[in-house]
Amino acid sequence: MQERYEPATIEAEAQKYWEERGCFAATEDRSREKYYCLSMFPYPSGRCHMGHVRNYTIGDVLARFMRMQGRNVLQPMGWDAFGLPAENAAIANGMPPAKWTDDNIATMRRQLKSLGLAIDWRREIATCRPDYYRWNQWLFLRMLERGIAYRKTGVVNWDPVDRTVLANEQVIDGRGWRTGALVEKREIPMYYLAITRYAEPLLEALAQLPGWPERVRTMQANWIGRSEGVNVGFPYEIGETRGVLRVFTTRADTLMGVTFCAVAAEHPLAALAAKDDPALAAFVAECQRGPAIEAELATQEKKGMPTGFSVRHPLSGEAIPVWVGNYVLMSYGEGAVMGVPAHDERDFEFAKKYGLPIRRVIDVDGRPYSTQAWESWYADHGRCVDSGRYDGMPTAAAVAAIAADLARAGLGELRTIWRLRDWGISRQRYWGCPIPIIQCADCGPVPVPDSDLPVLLPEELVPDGSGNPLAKHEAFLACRCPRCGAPARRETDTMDTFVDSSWYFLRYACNDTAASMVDARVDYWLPVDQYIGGIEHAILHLLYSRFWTRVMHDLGLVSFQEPFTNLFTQGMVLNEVFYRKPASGRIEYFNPTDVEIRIDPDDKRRIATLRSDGGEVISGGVVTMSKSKNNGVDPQALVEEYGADTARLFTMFAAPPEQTLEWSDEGVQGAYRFLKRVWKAVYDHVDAGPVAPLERASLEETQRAIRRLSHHTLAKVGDDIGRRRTFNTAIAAVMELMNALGRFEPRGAQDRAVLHEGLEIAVLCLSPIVPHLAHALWRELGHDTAIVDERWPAVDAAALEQSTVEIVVQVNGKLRGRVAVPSGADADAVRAAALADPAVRRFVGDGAIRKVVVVPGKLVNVVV
RNA sequence: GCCCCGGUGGCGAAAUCGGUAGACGCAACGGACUUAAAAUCCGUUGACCGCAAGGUCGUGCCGGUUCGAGUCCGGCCCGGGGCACCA
Repeated sequence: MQERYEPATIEAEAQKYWEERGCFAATEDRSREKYYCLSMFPYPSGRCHMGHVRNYTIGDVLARFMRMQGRNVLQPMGWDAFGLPAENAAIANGMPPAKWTDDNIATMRRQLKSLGLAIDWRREIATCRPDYYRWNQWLFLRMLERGIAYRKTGVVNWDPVDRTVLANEQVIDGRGWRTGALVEKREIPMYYLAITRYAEPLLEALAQLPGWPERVRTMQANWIGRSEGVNVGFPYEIGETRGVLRVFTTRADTLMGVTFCAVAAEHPLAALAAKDDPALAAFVAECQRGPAIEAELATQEKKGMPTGFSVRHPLSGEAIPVWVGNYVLMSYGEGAVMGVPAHDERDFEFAKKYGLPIRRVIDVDGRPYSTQAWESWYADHGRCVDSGRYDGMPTAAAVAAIAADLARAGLGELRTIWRLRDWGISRQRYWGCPIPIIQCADCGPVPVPDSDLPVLLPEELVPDGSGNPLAKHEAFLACRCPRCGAPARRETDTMDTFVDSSWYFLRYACNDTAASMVDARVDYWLPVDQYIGGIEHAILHLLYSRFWTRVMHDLGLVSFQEPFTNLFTQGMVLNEVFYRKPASGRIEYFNPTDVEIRIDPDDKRRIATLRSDGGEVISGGVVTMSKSKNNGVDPQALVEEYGADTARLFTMFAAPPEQTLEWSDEGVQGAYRFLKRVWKAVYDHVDAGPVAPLERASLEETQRAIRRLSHHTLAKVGDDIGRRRTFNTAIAAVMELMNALGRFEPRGAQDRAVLHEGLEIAVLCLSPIVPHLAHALWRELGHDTAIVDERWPAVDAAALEQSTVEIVVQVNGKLRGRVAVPSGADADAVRAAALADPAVRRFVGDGAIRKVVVVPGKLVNVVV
């Protein structure tokens, strides 16, 4: 056996072994229990980053572990290959997005392969290939037939200089990223998918997903946002026009406290009022220019302006002024709200600002109410006061009574509304899946017939930033109307890339079929047994995938409704970000590897300087690794210097996988050192010659102690990987075992036998995490078989047995002593032993013992 | 602003069901080996008091429940993720 640990050699050998034997080729086998282990596929951005390493190592550890449990494991990989960065790269270097994407896929495939992942590469897919995206188009047409896909207008960011639609990411402080022009909002026709039709089942089914993290289910439930409330009508007569202003409220019990109504800038009443009021028209225009992003909308200053119109209170008949408010969302509810300043914080703020009356109508436990300043309990539930016949009613009763009265007057009814909005999938971009529609002057938008699919995306175009190049590409545009045969134009919008990622996990099961979107193999492999990906996908991607799967289920294409049985959300990988901001011009970011940190001896201040010029740079804190912040760490350098096993071990050990991982260069060294120690331990053991069979029945106590620890570690690692998914503690346990084996100096044959067993257990435990090292060491330990085909060993329960256990003794909850008692001793014996302990007696003193709490096998607490 | 998550030594973290706070690792310091360095190995390391035995304090802050709270409850502060066209 080679004395030195040389990762480059053993990793190449192990990977060659797996590759030549097709170890990870997965085939359908009804006689075996399948395990579909899926990591979110990467966007081929150029090179792998540490987030990928973390994601795919977690998946690989589970895939390899489940394989050792005897499961028929499928672990596939593919590319989320359409998207904006490819177009940005094209603008920057004049290369077609297809070429850039293909190059990136080749690079990243090579990088992923160097990590030694147990992937069935025969099943690889890329969403930019026609044999994949044609099925996006095909299913879109099925949705169109059923009205699940439909056309309506939507709002986009418009750069007036480049005459192009911008993504939210391309809007910086309200200006276009390239031109700096003030971005405008524009209404254009788009295609939507009616995910709201599935709001209820998507919400209800969350309860049937026990394998999902609670926090993700909570986030999705909040996102879908079911609200039970009352739709209230405020009738009005404005000039000749008679109508009813409709608002939705979950707090109909506060209806008697309404002192104003507010409508969104896009609301018809706002438009009507603005017609004859230039100041209001200007305000409406200002609101419409304002931010399109909810986060910005919610943090902007709340502003309003009166329309001059009044509506009638549906119960009291009182005149209620109508305002336009920049905080009212047209997309939620009715695009109008009733203002109850006394019991809604936002309305309170608005009323204070504009001098509107505040009328208190809810009493909470008789607490004194003041209109001076808002208190959070003002919004609590209570009983109606100053509300006429509703006085004294608690919330539920008041809501029911008011809803009934409104219904009688024809001005309201109980209603359920959802926060969830339909999914707009049209993108005015080139590098995406073409929407299979033809625009005919006479027939309007006409679906492309199935026989003409796929609508191929031309791959040689180079966008220049001035809009979608498809719109200037005659060969793509020119076509005939499938309905009337007249010359027509092809739709140039492409689909949101979330469409691509909403069903890719199905295609892995049958990526070789050209005849259909999916086939029967899907029902063997799916649903995914374990899905692993970043927490940043907790809502959108996962909800869209759940929706898409349900649509496919309802079309009879798949037999299941939920695609992912178990979900694991890994934390983000963070790193410090360094930058300089020149007096004029764009912020420049510097990679942390180019920055040196030292501590100023005088004021203990951290000083960061750029290695290249010695000048100071500013630290922007610790944030997600990203290209735009230039704070990524290149895993390839790590693999080249230390090997894939060190990279894998470090990312699994440095933090629990669900939490954020803060990058540090130190610690990689530690991981490497540990692997060298494991290698050395096996080397020393093998070097000492052959090993006699273990004689379990006649071992000495020191030998039994080693066996106890070995099997305890085996049990713990199995539990940590298989149930808890805490790979960091599994590794720590193996480290402890290795430390103990290292201290153990074998003197006789049985010492060596016990050590041999311990080393085998350590190598088996590590094999899902550092498979190359384990592959090599397993052979050195005398096996002809490959460790990748080994089963996870059973724990020897007899080895775990212990004659005595240590019991901790507390006095008044403070640790005061320890006593050893026979394992299995009853409570009275433990209590007696604890009270007899000298240290305990000293602390108990002469005081009377009030109580003794005995926790069997653990602890005694004496209360005096 | 809203929704979700987190905060424990110099640092990453552990404590799985309310029961020994700091396992494991990094860094630092001391020592061994070496002509020297690297590598490796051994030891020390939460704070404070004490010669020591030992004691007191300590899990972001304030309060509560409990024999016992890092863990449960209420209120706050700070950090991260998401907010629908980044993926």
